Amino acid sequence: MPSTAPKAASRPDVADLLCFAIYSTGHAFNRVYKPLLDELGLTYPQYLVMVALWAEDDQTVGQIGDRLFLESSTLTPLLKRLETLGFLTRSRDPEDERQVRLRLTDKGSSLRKKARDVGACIGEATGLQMEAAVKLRNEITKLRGHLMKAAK
Amino acid sequence: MPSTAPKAASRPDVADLLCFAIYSTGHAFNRVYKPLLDELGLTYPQYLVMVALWAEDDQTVGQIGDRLFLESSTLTPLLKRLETLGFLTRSRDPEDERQVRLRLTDKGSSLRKKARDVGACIGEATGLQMEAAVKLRNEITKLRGHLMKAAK
DNA sequence: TGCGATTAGATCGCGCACGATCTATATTCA
DNA sequence: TGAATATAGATCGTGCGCGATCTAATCGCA
Repeated sequence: MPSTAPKAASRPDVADLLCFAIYSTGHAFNRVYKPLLDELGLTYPQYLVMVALWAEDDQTVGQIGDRLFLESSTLTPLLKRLETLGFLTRSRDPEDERQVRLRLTDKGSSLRKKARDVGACIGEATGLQMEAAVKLRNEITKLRGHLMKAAK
Repeated sequence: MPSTAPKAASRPDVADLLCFAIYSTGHAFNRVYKPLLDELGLTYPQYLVMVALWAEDDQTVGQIGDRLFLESSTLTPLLKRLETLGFLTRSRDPEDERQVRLRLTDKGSSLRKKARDVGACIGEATGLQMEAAVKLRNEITKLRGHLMKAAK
């Protein structure tokens, strides 16, 4: 059975698809974030990496990848850009030379303060109360779980 | 106020963010779609354009852009690829030479039959009943409306 | 101990996605 | 009518995002 229902007997359009709602809302989030993150000199994926490191410093590339569901082929160049920007350092773990450890620089840590209002601005832009936002987030996260199980 | 709530007094992580739920679920959808669309020779954005044209043939680049919320800088190369693949034709409208009209070829039209089960497979992968999927889609679409208003 | 298998990142090619800018056509209205 | 303006796409540069592949380090186990 289809994931969404067309309004009438006509052919389904993109607007009927749940996947398109997700897809286009992701872009919409990006457009709201852009001017805010431009102030910080970050792109949205870079911002996510910084949030992950602000939550817990000194993680490996693999750990960040697990949290953000991204491959090393995506992360490596992104992390090099963050390193060039001076927000973090990348260095091989002496205990296991295969791993690369990511550590915030002072500049990277202090950026957190400047990023304070970003979350607030985004929260406002959603037009949702905190409770509704949490509820929606949980439903979408559950959906993601199903999809990831389906994709093996 | 923040759009999401951290579980405790610790620093918020990416998993707490509504935007990240959307972002990562979009990727998860893509991973489920990939093997199905590979059969058709389409990428996911290309598939969306085809869905839009199956719903209504002979649209302009601008109309497709309005429906998918994409810029011409994204669509022009994508549409050229669909043209090269033989699924549609691009031609200037004689009534208004600024516009480019997109028309399905026979190959493009008949692809619709082959794409029939894709929707069903995706529906299953969501783990949602039709009703729940529609409800969630509507909530996310509403969220997109708020975000787009905020991004002016 | 040493060799095959596994793991962690890095590299490469391709296709989005967008902002900035350019060209060509169409519209407006002085 | 003709010059200023507006509109529709196209082009270009940058940064994801991923599959496929590569390299180097570690592990497993005979």
